Amino acid sequence: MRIDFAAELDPEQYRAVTTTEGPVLIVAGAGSGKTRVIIYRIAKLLSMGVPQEAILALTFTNKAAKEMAERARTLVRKPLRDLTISTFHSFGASILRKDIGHLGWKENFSIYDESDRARAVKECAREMGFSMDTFDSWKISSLFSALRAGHGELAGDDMQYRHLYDEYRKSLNVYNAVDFDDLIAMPLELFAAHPDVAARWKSRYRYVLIDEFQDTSRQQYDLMMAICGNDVCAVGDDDQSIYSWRGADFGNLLRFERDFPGLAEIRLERNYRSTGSILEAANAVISHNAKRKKKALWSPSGSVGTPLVISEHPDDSAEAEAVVAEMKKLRFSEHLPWDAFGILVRTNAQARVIEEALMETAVPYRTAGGPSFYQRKEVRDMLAYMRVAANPDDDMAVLRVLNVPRRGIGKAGMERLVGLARSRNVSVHIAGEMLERAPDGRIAEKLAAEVSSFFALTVRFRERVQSRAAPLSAALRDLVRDAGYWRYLLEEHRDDDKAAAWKYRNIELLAASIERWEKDPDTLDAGLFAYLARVALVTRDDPDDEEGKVSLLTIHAAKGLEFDTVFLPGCEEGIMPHAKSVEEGGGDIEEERRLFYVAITRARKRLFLSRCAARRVRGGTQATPSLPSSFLAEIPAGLLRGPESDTQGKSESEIAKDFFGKMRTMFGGAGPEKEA
DNA sequence: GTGTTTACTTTTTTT
DNA sequence: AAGTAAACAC
Repeated sequence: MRIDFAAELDPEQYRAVTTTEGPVLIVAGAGSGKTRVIIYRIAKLLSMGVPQEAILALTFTNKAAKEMAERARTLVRKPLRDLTISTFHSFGASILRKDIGHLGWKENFSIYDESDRARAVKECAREMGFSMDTFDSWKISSLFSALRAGHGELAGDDMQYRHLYDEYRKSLNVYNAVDFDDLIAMPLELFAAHPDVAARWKSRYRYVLIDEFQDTSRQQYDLMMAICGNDVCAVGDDDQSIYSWRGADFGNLLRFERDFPGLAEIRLERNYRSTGSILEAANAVISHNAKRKKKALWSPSGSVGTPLVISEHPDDSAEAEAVVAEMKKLRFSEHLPWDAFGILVRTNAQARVIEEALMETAVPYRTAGGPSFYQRKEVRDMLAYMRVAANPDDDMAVLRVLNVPRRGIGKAGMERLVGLARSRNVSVHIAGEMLERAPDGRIAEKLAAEVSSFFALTVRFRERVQSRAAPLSAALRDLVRDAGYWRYLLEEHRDDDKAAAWKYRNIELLAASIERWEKDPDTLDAGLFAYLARVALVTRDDPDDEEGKVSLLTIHAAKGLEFDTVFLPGCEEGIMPHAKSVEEGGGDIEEERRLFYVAITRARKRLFLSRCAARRVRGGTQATPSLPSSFLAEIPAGLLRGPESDTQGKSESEIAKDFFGKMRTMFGGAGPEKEA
C-alpha cells in the first residue's frame, strides 16, 4: 500500500487523517469529503502497522457501513476481514452474541423488529386484561422503545402502562429475544454489571472512529465511551442532525469536547460538491437555526452555477409529471445519464405519485422507500421458520408460522397453547412439550402432536445446518418443500397462480441471496444465527447503486449521497416542515430546517424545488390547499428563478405531451386512471 | 375450524 | 386505496 496522503488530501483533510493519536473531533460540513477522510484515516492507521482488529469504525446505517468497508478495501487494496466497520446496532448485537449469557439470555437469542415488538406488547396487554379495542399496540410499543432508548418518559395517562412495560421486558426474556433498543441498552447493562467483560472489549479496540456523530444518542455515546480509550475520533456535522426523534442528541458534540478537554478540533468547510448558488442557498437557510456551531461552506472552485428553480403545480400528479419532463429535457440537452438525478421526498407517501409517473414514462428508477424485501409476507414466513429453528422459544416467530401452512391448529388451539404458556411463564415451545407429556383429552393429544411435528420440522432444519450437512440456502429450499409451503401457496391463490408463482419466486430470491451471502469470502460466519442477526438489522433495502437509474429517496435515506441534479418536490407547509413537527410540544422546526438543508446540499449543479396546491391524501383530496414552505422564503431571491416558459427549448412532441398533460389536470380523468 | 365479508386505520423520518 | 383485523357464515 502506497498512498501519498499529502497529495491526495487538502490541508484540513490531511490534518484530520494524520492526527491519529489522541482525541479528535472533525466537524465536517456537507460535501467536504467526510467519508474520504474516514477511509484515508483507516488507511493511515493500517500503514502505521496498526492491526486490523484494533480498529473500530461505527456508523449509523447499514448502507454507510457497507460503503465504507468497500471504499477502504479499494483504497488499501487488500482484504480487511478483521477490521470492524459496523453500525452501532450490529456492533451491540455482536457484543451480546458473545456475552449475553451474563444477563440471563441464551446465545441463540432472536432480535425483534418493531412489528415483533408491537405484537409482543399486544400479547402482554391482552394477558393483563387491557381492553384490546382501544389499545394501540404500535403506539405503546414505540413509547416503550423510546423509554428503553433513554428518551421519552412515562407521564400522565401513560403511567398506566408502567406495569405493562415490565411485563413486556419479562416476556422478551421468556422468548429469549431482544429488541432493537436492547442492542444498545443491554451491552451498557452488561458492562456496568461486569467490569471484567467491559475491560475485555475495551482492550480490544485501540482506535475508535465514530461517523455521523451528530446522530448518536446519549446511550450510543455511553457505549462509545465504554469501548474507546484516548485515541478516539468523532466525525459529524451538527447541521445535518436529522434523527433527534429517535434519540439522536447533537449535544454529544459538546459532551465530547467536555469529556476530552485536550482534543484536536478540525473543521472541514471546503465544499467540493456543489455550485456557489447551491452553497449560498444552503448557508442562508441553515443560518436561521439558532442552535448550531457557526460555519459556512465555501467552494474552492468558485463557480456560481445556475440559479435554483422553483415551480408551482395544481396537484401532486402534475408536479410529478413536471419532474419527469424536466429530467427528460436535461437528459437530452445536457447528455445526463439517469443516475445523475435524485428525487428527494420528505415522506414515503410522496414517493407513490412520483413512482407512478416514472413507471408510466418508463424511466428506470430505484427507490429506498417502501417496505423492504424482507417485509414481504412469504419472506417473513421463511425467516420465521429459520428463527424458530435457531431459537424455539421465539414465540412471535412460532405464532406466525405454527399454522402456516395449515396444520389444523386454529384459534382455539392457539389460545390453549398460549394460555398454558403464559400461566406457566414459559414459551409456547415449552408449553407444547408440557402438553405432550400430560395431555388431558383427545383434543389436547392431537394438538400436542401437531405442535411437536411442527417443531420437529425446524429441529431437522437446524441440525442439518449446524452439522454442515447442507448449506443454509439448500436447507431452506428443502424446508419449503417439507413444510408444504409451496402447496400452501397454490391453495391460497387458487384463482390466480400468478400470485403464487410470484411469492414462490420471492422465496427463491431469498434462498439465492442466502447462497450469495454464504459464498461471499467476507462472510466470516455463515451460520444460521449470524444470518438471522444480519437480516434482522436490515429494515430497508439498500438498493445497491444500480447504474443508469434515477434515485427516488426520502431525504433521510439520501444523506451521504449526492446527485448532479436534485428535485425536491413537496416544498409545502405541512410536508416540509412536516405538520407533525410544527404542532405544539415535541415539534422541532430546526430539525426540519436541517432536513431541508441536507436535501439542498445533495445537489452538485442543479436544484429544482417545487410545490403544489392540492395533494391527494389516502383517497380523497387534501382538505385545505397547501401553502408554500416557509423555508423557501429563506433562500435569497437572487438565487431563485421560476420555471422556463412552457415552450422554450422543448421538442414538438414534448409540447404536445405537455398540452395533454394540462388538459388532463384541468378536466381530470382523461385516460385509463380513475379519479378519486 | 375455515373461508368470506365488512369495518376500519394508516407511517414522518429508520436501526 | 390498500391492507389488516374483527365479525360472520358455513
